[in-house]
Amino acid sequence: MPLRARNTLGGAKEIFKPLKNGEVGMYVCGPTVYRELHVGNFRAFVAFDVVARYLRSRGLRVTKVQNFTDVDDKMIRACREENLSLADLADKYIEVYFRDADLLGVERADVHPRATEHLPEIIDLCATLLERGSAYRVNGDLYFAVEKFHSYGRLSGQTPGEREAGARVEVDRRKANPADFALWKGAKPGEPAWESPWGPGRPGWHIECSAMAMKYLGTTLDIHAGGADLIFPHHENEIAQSEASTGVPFCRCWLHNGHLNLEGEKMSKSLGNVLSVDELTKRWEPETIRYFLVSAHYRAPLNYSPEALETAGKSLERLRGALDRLKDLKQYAAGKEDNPAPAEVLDRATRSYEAAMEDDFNTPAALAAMFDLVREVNVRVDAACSPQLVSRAEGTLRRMGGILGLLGERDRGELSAEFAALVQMRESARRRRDWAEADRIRQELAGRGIHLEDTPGGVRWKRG
RNA sequence: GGCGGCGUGGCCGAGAGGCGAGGCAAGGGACUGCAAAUCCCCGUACCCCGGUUCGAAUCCGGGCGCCGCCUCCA
Repeated sequence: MPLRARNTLGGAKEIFKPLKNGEVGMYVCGPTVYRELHVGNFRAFVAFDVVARYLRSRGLRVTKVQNFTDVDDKMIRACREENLSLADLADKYIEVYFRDADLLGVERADVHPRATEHLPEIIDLCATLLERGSAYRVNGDLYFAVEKFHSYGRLSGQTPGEREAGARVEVDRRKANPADFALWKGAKPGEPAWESPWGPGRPGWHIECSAMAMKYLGTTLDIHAGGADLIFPHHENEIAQSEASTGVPFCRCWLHNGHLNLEGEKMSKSLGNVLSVDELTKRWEPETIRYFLVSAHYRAPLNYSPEALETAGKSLERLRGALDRLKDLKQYAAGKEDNPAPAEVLDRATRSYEAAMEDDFNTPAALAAMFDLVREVNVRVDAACSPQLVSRAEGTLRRMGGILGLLGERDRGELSAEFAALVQMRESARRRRDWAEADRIRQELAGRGIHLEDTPGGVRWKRG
């Protein structure tokens, strides 16, 4: 079955086929590292982490690049406020980024390039644009001439002429056209600067992504992803710069995620309505947060609320419960006969999971497939099936969870000898019908984080 | 003003012309010493108004409401 993805460029769901057979070059717009990120930022990183994991699970070799923007106005301002050098500030918040990314199970990209480490590439790109007449100089600044790029606006539907009507920004008089944007900004006193053929300065915002993406992934990317707020002007400008310099399509498939809202409004640093991963993990498990993030389709808006996180935690527990049960079942399954029905259930669940993911990475539908499997597992939990089948079920559930970055951590582990002995004591108490003693032991274990469930198939336990 | 998106049962959230995804909650039942878990049953939902169609939540037209982008932004 073909994988289909909604391409922002054109707006249609298209069959996804990488340029080179079996290999995918993927670029994700990373954060500006001038402060701690918020969960809204991480929605994007989690969403595209799922995309990369899924692509890999289909056997594609994915090269994922995610940058760190480590020089811009906000960085410079934050340096002054924190009294840190640009590099130290970046180091500090890159570390914070990785701390949170690790908590949420966002895998490392293959390359995490930094803008300040790619000045030669950026300057080269600027020079090419200048040579080709796509850019012009104004004193120490370099601007991209939008009217020279005929398909400008194809991604966002924003064309330079249309924008003027409602322009709220004061037009920089030095630009030839109000829609032109800076490729290079001449140094101002006290600002970090690098040497260039046009004098000291620093790169404009958009140019770094073009330069780094093309350096690591070639002139045509398979996937370029980021938040919906980046469509215009950032990604529009990236296309213009890159294609004006190479003459070939910059990217075949553009993926954009919807925003995380707080009380109906986009969570954003400038609005100040942000929640950090750090704050959230004081109240919820990281995996619960991740579950919440993948419980809606990546392109749809998603509203944060404590209730939503609460629900996510319970739903995740249901998934985990089934997995634990399967593990217990392995002990009882030895020597049992195979039953064809459950095998079919596994195949059916796998098929609907795949179908969901192939349809534009539909994670909520994929979760539904997992819950369908979970119900079947729970129904059959004490029925006859072979150990092989039980293992297969466990593997299937784990694989499904793994692609979403779920069901990984919090392995229940083994019951310590001490606890196992207590469980045995309670079992004999129950056989004596000494309920008081049985309940006492159960309470004691609960106090120490071990919860028991009496079932027809025997005692089960879980941590919690 | 321009561009884009959204409006589904108590809540969340898929679907996109024809047997009412899935999760959470509520109710009923089974199981059970208790607890927990689990299972079964239980909902005639698609913002409004027109239209197309044998049939529309899904397509078309017109409204209303909300959000995003057009300025830094995942």
